[in-house]
Amino acid sequence: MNQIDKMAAWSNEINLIGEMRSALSHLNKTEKKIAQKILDDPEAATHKSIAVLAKNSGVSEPSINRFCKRFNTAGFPDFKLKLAKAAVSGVWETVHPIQPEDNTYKYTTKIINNTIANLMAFKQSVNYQQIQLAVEALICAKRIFIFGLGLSSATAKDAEYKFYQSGLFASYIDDLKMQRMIVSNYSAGDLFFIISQTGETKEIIEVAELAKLNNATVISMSPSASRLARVSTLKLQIDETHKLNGLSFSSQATNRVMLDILAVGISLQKDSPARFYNQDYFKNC
Amino acid sequence: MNQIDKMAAWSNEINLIGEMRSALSHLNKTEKKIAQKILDDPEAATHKSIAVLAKNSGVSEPSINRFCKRFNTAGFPDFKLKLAKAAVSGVWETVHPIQPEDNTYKYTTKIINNTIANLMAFKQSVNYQQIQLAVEALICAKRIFIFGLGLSSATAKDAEYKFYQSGLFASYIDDLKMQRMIVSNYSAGDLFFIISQTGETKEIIEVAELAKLNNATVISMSPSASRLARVSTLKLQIDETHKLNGLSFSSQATNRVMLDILAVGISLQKDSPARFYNQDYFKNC
DNA sequence: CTTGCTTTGTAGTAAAATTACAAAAATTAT
DNA sequence: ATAATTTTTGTAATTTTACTACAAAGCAAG
Repeated sequence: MNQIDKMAAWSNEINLIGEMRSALSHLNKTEKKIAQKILDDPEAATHKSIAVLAKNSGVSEPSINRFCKRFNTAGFPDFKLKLAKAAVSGVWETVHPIQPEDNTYKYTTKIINNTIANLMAFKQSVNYQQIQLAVEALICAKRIFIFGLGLSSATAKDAEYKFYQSGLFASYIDDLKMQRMIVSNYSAGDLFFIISQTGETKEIIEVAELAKLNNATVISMSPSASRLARVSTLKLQIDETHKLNGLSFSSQATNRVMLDILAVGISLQKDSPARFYNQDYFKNC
Repeated sequence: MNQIDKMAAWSNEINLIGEMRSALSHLNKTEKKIAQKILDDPEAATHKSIAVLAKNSGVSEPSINRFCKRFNTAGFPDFKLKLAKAAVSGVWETVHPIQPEDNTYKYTTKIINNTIANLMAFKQSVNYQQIQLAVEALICAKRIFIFGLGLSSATAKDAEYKFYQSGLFASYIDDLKMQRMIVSNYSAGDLFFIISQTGETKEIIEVAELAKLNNATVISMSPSASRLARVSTLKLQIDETHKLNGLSFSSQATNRVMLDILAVGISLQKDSPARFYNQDYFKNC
């Protein structure tokens, strides 16, 4: 088993382009010529015949065919198919961060692709049980307070509006002093919905801990590995798998999707008496 | 073929399955047999040869070929390619609206897929020139006011924060009276950045028209065909191509991506003197 | 420099897709 | 109802495309 075969061993259906990129340094002269040509414009490569691609990259047709098989595909047509799949997700674009010399087209495409890539990753990692529990908790809560600071303040405002639309009253508070005050004056049935991009902001973690001390239900919308998530009753994970440099925060878009999900969940279940999962959280119902 | 043209060539590639589904009722006997077989398992169809698929669906090979061409593809191989892309994107799921009996998994998946579908459509419809112009206008503006009502109020707040991060001062105003007042007190160099989901809210259109009367620069973030877009100086189109029923608004996520794009554009170009497109808009620079 | 191994290309073969055309079915007019 | 016309579908031939067997070239070790 040679190096390339080893590479191909951790083959992944939707990221053939990424695989080719990382294998690039281990390839020999001929293979490199082929890989380079394909990577130059993967989308274009999917429309070429084996003859054309061979001519373009200055190698013979069987070399192309062998190249395809090294990447764990049945042959050239199968390779093109997988290439097309990888190209449509646009994941490879995210490999390269935004450059100062990028034109409007380039950085725009990178940002959109990055967001799509993150949403696709989000789709894979969603914890449906936590969503279900969160929806039930929100419906059961007597009062809902939404906390967010900085960038998450706008998300909190958004949450307030969406919850309201699906029939729940909630108040968003983006002032830290006010947040502390409200948490201190906890009364049974209160629910704290805390949003944080990083989940590591000291102040917001303190607020969450204070709420937990009072035995309040704390729902967090933050990265799964964050300290905030760890201290929360229910965790709605928003991980930014593909990070772009600069000012683009794909998790913002993911946040909105999560809010949509909750809003739909609430309105679907608000008037239905069915409760599915662990009932213990909701003694206050 | 330049980069932008290449983008345009993506059209329809990601929703071939949805197209087939909706065309189903208009197809004749033979075509229906083919469509049905493919829709039964689109992923499997991408691995079949024209001969196999013909046999499976009980029609002749040329019928398959003709079928492919009816769906605006070059032929069978091209059709399979586009089918693979559609299958991997999962976009076709969005054809079915959310049902009251949907469980957490189902409605969650639908919402995420719908958002991805909209972002993909967005990618195809982006007007790079308008973005470029908007970035330049924002950089040049003396004062920036961001207007939004209702759901867009949170987006406006978000915009304020992001513009601030990339080095511009802006104020978001979500109170209609205040908006009217500010527009009335227009002074040279003012820029109004107006956000609306529908682009049809009477009040916000009036504000935009008032601003235009004063010869102010009005940038709108709204559906391309909306009245608000029509009265604006620059139009940042946010169209919700795939609409889901219920409380899910994918355009919210798209809105955030657009704000990210602007933020990145601003920070890339703020300190560079280069100005590319039509200069006429920015006499006030 | 020769032997043995790996890599690459040539030429031929097999398969797949497309085209041209003819047969069949459906539609329309008489 | 039936002949004429149009549309749809299939057969057979052609063209294109991909693959395989094998030979030549390149390379490394003795």
